[in-house]
Amino acid sequence: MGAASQQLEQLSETCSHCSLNYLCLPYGLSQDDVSELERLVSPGTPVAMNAELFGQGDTLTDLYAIRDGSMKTVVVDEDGLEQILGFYYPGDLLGLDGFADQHHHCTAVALESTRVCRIPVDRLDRLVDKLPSLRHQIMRLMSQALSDEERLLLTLGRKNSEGRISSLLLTLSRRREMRGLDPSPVSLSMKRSELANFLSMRLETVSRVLTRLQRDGVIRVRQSRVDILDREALRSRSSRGAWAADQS
Amino acid sequence: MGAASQQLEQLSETCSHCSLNYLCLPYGLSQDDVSELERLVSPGTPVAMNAELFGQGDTLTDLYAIRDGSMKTVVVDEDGLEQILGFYYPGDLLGLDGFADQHHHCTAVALESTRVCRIPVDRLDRLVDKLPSLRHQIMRLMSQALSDEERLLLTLGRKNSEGRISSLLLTLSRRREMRGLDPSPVSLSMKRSELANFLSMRLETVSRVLTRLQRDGVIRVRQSRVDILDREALRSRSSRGAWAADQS
DNA sequence: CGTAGGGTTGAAGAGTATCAAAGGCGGTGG
DNA sequence: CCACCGCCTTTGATACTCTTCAACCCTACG
Repeated sequence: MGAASQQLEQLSETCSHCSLNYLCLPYGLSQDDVSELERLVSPGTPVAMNAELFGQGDTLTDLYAIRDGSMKTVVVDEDGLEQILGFYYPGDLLGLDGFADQHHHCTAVALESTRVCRIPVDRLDRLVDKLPSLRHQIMRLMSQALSDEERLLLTLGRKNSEGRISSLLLTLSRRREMRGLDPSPVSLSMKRSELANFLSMRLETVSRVLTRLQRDGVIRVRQSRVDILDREALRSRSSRGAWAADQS
Repeated sequence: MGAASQQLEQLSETCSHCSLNYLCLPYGLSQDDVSELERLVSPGTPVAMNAELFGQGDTLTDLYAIRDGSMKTVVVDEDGLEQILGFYYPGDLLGLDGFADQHHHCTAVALESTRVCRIPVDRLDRLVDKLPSLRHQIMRLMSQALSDEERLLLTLGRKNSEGRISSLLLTLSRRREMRGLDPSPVSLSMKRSELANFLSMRLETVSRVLTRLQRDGVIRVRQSRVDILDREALRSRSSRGAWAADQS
């Protein structure tokens, strides 16, 4: 199964043949519509590690879909506080929060050497006029992003440190499966300090929790690679230690 | 100014004459387009206090715009954890997170006696096909919702209890201004326990912080009514006590 | 081989949660 | 109209998780 699922990450220069299209913009479109879509996509733009794809405040010109690699998005408020909003992997779409006022509300940075497909919004907008199925898919993806953030709010708000780390590992594992990869060796391509920022913890606490989970035989940590040894234990730790579902 | 701004909350049975239309779906539409829109809107459906407008998992049939009153949205995860996602006021649109899979991902409950405008999604969808400006506005509103949640993530993730309460009060005040009301007497129509849940605190902590802010002359609390006495102090407390914008 | 950045581990302290009890406020019924 | 009751809120004392500060370790890389 390992070899077979690796094959799924074979990429193509066209959306029609891209193995990730069912996660991405083309999902739900007819063959003809996908052909129209792929005419305006520039595939394979490279982004170097630590380079910005777009910055908070930049004018919205393109949406981006990740082909391979990984990225993070960060928002900085007026007090200089910095919060990582999410980590993104192949098939994920970036830039959707820019429709509000035609400006990006966060900064996107590559966690490793990454390639993205670039989709100009003005041409996309004209195509959306013609293709209701494309409009539906974009709204589905925005709605999806909303739901994902709601889930994150729940995790950060109601779980303790062990619950947060466990939830994150399970989520990353599940997302690997959705891309057709093996669920188990999760690659933490971000630094401990980035994990901590994302989960609203301190990096020392992240380290301690990972150590504890390893000591108890739930996971195995080897630098950035994390093997999930006992999925069930991880699941139970992701809910235990959570705060009571208190009174109305 | 109090009287004048009160007038702005005069409501009408039609979107064209509704004083909140610049916050709501009609924004950016031509007069003719608004007329088309208002033909499919049922204005003024009443929702009793504590009644559900829609429930998590329900099929998405309508979007809702609040006319007067207030609501909260709640999400419950598989472990029974409950998280309040937001509080909503006149002009706010509810149900946008249901486009992902045609089901609501949260439950909407009235905090007081509330009236909402009901907008059937199937008819809205057909109208969106005809009116690009309406599509733009819906995407703007979804994008806006995304940005709002990102801001909430930042507040919950990086601020201590005093910072969270202060931020919330300032936000509620700002939203009153956007609706043309006086910024100062903020009405906390939700219970302390709901505030606590929303801000990921315990209700005792909420109470202590409010007491402290009142003792220091920043606000005055009288049951559900909160006067903001020193806006600048509130602003500084909303950022002080926040965690460091730590290393990359 | 030596340095630097990231990661781990340890001890002390702050901020909240938790448990417990008392204090208002509104609603109901006598 | 007043008294009682229940729910929400406030206040206090204690416990615990996580942060903070500090030192050390490891791995990558010139």
